[in-house]
Amino acid sequence: MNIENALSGRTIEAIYTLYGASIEKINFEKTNPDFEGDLTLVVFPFLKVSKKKPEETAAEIGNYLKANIPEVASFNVVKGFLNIVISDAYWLDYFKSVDGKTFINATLPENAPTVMVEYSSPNTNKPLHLGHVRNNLLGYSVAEILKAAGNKVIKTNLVNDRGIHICKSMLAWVKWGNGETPESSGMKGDHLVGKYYVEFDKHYKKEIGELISQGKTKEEAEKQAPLMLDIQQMLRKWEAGDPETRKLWEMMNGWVYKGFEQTYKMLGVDFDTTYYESNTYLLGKDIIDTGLANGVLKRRADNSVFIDLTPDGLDEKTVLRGDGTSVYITQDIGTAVQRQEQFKFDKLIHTVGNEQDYHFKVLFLTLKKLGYTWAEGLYHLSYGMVELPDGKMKSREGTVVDADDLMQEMIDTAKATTLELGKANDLNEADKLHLYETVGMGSLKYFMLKVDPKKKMLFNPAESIDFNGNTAPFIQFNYVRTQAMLRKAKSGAENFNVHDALPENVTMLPKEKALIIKLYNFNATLKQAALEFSPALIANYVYDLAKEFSQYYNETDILKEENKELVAFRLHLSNTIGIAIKDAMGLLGIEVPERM
RNA sequence: GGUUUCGUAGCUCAGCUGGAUAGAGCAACUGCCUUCUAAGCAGUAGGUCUUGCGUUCGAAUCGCAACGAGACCA
Repeated sequence: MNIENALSGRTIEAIYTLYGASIEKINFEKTNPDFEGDLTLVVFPFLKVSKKKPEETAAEIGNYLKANIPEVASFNVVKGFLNIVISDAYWLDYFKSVDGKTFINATLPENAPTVMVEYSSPNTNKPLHLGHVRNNLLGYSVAEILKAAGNKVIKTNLVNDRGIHICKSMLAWVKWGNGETPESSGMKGDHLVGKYYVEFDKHYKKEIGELISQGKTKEEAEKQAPLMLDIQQMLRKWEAGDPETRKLWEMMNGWVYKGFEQTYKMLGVDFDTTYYESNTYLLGKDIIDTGLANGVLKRRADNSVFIDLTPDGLDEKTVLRGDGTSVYITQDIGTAVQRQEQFKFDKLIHTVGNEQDYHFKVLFLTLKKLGYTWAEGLYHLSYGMVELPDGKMKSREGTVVDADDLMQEMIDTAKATTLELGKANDLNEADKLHLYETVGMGSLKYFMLKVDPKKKMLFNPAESIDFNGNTAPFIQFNYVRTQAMLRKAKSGAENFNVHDALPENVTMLPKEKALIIKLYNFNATLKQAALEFSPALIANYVYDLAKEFSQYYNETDILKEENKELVAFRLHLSNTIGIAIKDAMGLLGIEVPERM
């Protein structure tokens, strides 16, 4: 009972009947608000077959549709545009079918595809920053959207817990830490470790400076600095399994994980499985052997192994070093294969910044060439960098917006604003705290998710994130309005219950019809968001819905309406809009409060 | 230098597979709280959609080129 399908089907029929031409596909679009109608057909493309003027052609098709589709109430023609008015009865019927129900189907279809969504992928040498925040929110939301769209989703995290950068923090802590721990310092574990990462860099730069002043080139100095030699030594010991090094590594990583756990909890993200690079970094080598054997991979004179992607417009890519050690892509090949064996995924989505576009292009193509047909299901969810007004963030130089600080700031601002507006005075302390968190974190999440993931975004820390206009608090506020009315109607003279039957015959206001059409679009939007991996579509949708509701709320009496049937209808409508808002915000990982 | 993404109001962004007079929010200015919660609503002002050429009945949208910004590779 999808109206668009009925319309396009009948239009194809109409063109065949009227003009004897067969057309494959026809799209109706939303009618421009300045004109009367719900859906519009642009008839210019059919003039060739109708051999008539646009107005005439549109009128003929319009007449045919009106005669053959009962839901078409009327139509009008403006130039080459055929505007169709769908009957109120159709929209009311639709509303009846969704009234009071959730818009998200929790039960998966039998044959639901398995989709792995990898996101977050932190390094254990420093705390999370603004860039990670975008990654986490995006990955989590895309996972929720895919789930709601009927996929079996496995959220996964690949923790980069080993390597030279981890050794930097470790060495610095040994040298200058004096046994400092999260407990002794009162610092969050990941921040403490990050402090030593920065500390290392400071001393390392000093050493380089000294060597350069002794006449070395910058490159020589970077390689020969004693600290560099020390961490390389440490990495070799780690790889050899030296017990003392491993113990130190485990202890410091343990601090970091505790810190991350808190950050993830505050962000509201979670994972079904977590991989650690320390377990996976040796994977992939056996696959290289097979690739060599069947000729997909080739060996160079220096013994390194590569794949020739020049026919595909890419380069020759080294997949194993001459000394037999892995490069990044070696283990990526290995983990992809391992995950396919483990989960038999249909799709694997890597949420990684667009700086790695080339890497993933190479990786996916390499896997395909190696003969893995499932590699078709690999996808790089590439998102733009978060930039500050004065350029990119650099952790080593300390020009980063820290995730924990940012979240706290948002919550503090939410608190200040709430108090300033004199809201929430009737809440108890615990509820107040929860509200500040809901509003503050909601603002942050919405701010990051409403922009197209592909685009880079600008974040200005000096101008804190707004709470007015196109923001989460605005949307949350409108949800709260629906709930406030329902509470009042329940306890008041209306004695209204959302489970009461919907009145049979009501006359809708134009705004009410518009709102029902918005609700009708929920599913199409969800589908599109899943197809494009774009939470931004959901964000824009829910803002539009909330805005439309806000206008409706202001210009229409709901509880004060005298006609009791209309009151009931409007409360049903408000309730269902509330559900849609809550569902959509849930897809973004944003909570809605009951009062604010 | 090569590859790639992008360029829409002062600022941050929508504008989906080409369609009617390019839309929101912020900032500015005007009104509206004794009324279902004003984190709101209504309104004013703000545009050569970077530029040029092309395809088309029709281009912010597609193609080519130039200019500008970012990322990756060397």
